[in-house]
Parts: sequence; structure tokens; C-alpha cells
Amino acid sequence: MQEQIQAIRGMGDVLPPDSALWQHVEATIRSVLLDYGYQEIRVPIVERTELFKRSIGEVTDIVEKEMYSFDDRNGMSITLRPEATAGIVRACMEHGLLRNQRQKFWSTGPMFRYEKPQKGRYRQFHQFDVEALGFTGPDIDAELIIMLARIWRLLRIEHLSLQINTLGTTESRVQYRADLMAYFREHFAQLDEDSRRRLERNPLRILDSKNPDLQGLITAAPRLTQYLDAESEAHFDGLRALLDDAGVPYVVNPRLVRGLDYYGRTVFEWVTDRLGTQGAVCAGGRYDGLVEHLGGEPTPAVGFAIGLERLVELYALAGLGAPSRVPDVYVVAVGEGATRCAFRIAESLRDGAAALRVETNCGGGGFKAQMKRADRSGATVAVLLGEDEVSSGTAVVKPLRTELEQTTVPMAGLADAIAVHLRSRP
RNA sequence: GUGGGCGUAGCUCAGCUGGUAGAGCACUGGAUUGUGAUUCCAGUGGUCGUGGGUUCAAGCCCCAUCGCCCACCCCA
Repeated sequence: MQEQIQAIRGMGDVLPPDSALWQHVEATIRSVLLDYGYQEIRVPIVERTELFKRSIGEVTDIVEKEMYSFDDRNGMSITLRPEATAGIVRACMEHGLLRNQRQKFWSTGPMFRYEKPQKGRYRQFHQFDVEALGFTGPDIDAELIIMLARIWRLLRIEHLSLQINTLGTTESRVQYRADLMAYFREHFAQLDEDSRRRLERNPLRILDSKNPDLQGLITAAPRLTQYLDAESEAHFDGLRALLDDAGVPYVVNPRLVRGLDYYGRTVFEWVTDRLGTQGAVCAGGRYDGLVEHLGGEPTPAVGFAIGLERLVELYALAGLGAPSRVPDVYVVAVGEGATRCAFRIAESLRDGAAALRVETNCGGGGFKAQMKRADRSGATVAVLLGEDEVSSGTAVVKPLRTELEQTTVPMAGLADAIAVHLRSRP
């Protein structure tokens, strides 16, 4: 016997009934984004490895050990995208979409990161990504966050809290970073193993440490706010004012930093405590330096990514289900003549003014078996066709959700007879 | 990458200190010959993740491997 081929580690399937949950979550998000004037952009799942190295940063975990990189047949190194921003920015530059223009884009699809899978963390995962390019002021930052709050509200998702912070400009952060590094070097002996490792590569992350032994040291560390330039401070104040006006609650978390190098000024994160340790459902921020860094004109930009697996899981926990889509009619047909008749009837009911949702029995079976299927389909009424009906040109209409009696009607009156039952649907 | 737990029918699981597998749900059929969701009866379905090893004998023990789960790390 042949070995069963399994899915690749960390790459899951979405099956019914979960797929209905995904559909609902995705449709809700898409609809809000379109309403706010964001347009869809579709970019390849594979890009040149160089793009991600340059945009995400050479010394990040993502680039160093999490990318799915391959050589293609010409020996060019290509990579399954670990995130969406790089590809979208590349596309914008390539097609001249940023020349004196502003763009509001959204995109969605799978991302790939070679990590050890656990709850809320997969090797193939899905994001909804939004990028606003060419906007400088805090208004667009606020719009993104307010828009997200609306999405959560429409999905009736609770237990999500918003944290925001500002990282200031690149210049101010460079200074802060240097001073912070110096501070932790002075207290090197007190640092744990993780923090020592972070010290050289990303000292800001030490501030994020969960180790209780370090909290005193962290509290006494230099604060980014002390380094903020006036402009960044004003930008952040502007954002907060707009969020306050909109009634979107938030917590300013001075320790909130980002794993990707290109962020500056606004950063934000929606987190939950309901999904275990991988609690970041949506994260984003400003990356004013990225376009220039990739060789384009200096272009302000801000965006976010929603982790769909995590969001769907959170939605599932709320137990709200998905809007169900059941047929109006299930056509039961026993015998070859009846089957042919059933197909004609089904199509004409679908074509009719009422545009009925019709499921036709396929796969044969007697009346009993077909009635069972009709019931399980969730249909409101069953239309029954057998030898007798075919020869007399009639059909039986049987309500499945009410106690009303079934009726036998001539073919021409079928749609009307069905309509009666659909109106009295519970 | 580091640690811990788990892997028995499609699904949820039971299987005592090792003696070659069971339940519920689902599915199929039946309870007077053309009719569902209740009830009753019967049936299909598993080389116990995979590969080795120990043993007279392994689902239960050992090793390896694949996968899942949880935490660290990181992040969506």
C-alpha cells in the first residue's frame, strides 16, 4: 500500500462548516474596505528574495530564518511572500502609481513563514492587508483604526483591545536606540539570555520582555517619548484626538514596537487574550521610509495586516455562526423520466421571477432516501416527482418546515404553489 | 530553534497491571409495497499515524519518523 500523502506541516485546509465562517468574515471586511474607498490590488505570491531582504530588513527573524526561498530554473532566488506590504509597494513603484498620487489599497491572500506551528501560528496563513500611500497626516492613520473598529463591530467581535504608540522619526529612533543600548550594556549582568541576544539586533524589543525579573530595569530605562521630535509628537496628538472624537478606546503602550524595520511614527496593534499566546489579531503602522528605501521617491505610507486565522478563530469563539444559505426547494425525483423532468423544472424555477434557490437530487435513491436528503438540505419545500406525476403532468409540493399539508398541482402552477409555502416559512 | 503533551472507525472518544479492538454520532438498509427531521432493528466501516525493536503474545513497553496541540522565541 502506498504511503498516505499528508498536507505540509503548518499548512491547513479550511473545510465546511468553517469555510462558511471564513466567507462571512472575509465578505464583511471586504465590504467595509470598499465602502471607505479602498481598492483591491492583487500581487504575486512569489517575489524576488531581494525585495523582502531589502524591505523587511536583513537582520530580522523573518528574513534570517523564516522565509520559503528557492532558486527557480534560471538560478534566481525567489521567495513565497512572508507579508504583503513589500509586494504591494513594489507593484506601486513599478506601475508609477505613486507619482504625485495617493493610493488606498487592500489585498488578501496567503503568506508563508517557516515557523514552528502552534495555535494561531501557521506556515501558511492568511492576511487582509491595507496600505495607504502618499498620505502624511494623522488623519489617515486614524481612518484605518476607525475602519477596523467598524469591522470588529459588524462582526460583533469583542475582547479586542487597541494599543497604540509612536516610534518617532527614524533619526530620533536611531538616537534613542543608541542610548537604550548603552543603558542595557551598563546593566548587562542583569539581563536574561533572550534580552542579551536582543541587545545588539533589536534593543527596543527588550522593553517587551515578559520576564518579571527585568521589569524594574525596564521601567528605569530611557523612554522613547523623551526623544520624540515635536513633529512626531504633534502627529501622534492628532491621531489621538481623532480616535477620541470617534469614541475608539485605546491604550498608549510605550513599549509597543514592531518586528519589521521599516515602521516609524504610528504603530498599533489589536490584541486579544482569548487565543492563547498568539494574541495579535491585527497590527500596523507607518512606514514612511520604505518606498525611498526601495529606490523610489520619498512617500509617506501607513498600513495594517489582519491575521485571518486568528480573527476567524475569535469570531468562532463568539458562536455567532455564519449566515446560512439554504435552498428554497429540493427536487425529489424517482425514476429516469422523473429525473429528466426534475432538471427541466429546476432550471425553470431558477429562471423564474422569484429566482428560487433550487437543489436537485443527484445520486438516485428511493423516495425515503431522497426525502432524508431534502430535509438535511434545509430546504423549505420539497417538490416530489415520480412516475405518476410525470404521466399526469403534475408535481407534489410538500412543505418541510411547517405542518401544512402537501398538495398536488399541475406543472404550470408549481411556482405559485411553492411561493405560498415560502411566504409562510417560519 | 528549545521544552512538554498527544496521535484508536468519517467525527467525538473508551480500551483495567501487554493476550491480536468497542460506544455514540454520521452513513446505508429495514419497521406492509412512492414521502423527511422522533423511535426501534440491522449493516458498512479500523493492518490502533508510519517504520523498526522487545516478547510466546503489543493499541498498550522501547527507539526512530511524520503530524497535531501547548509554552518559550517570534509574530498576523
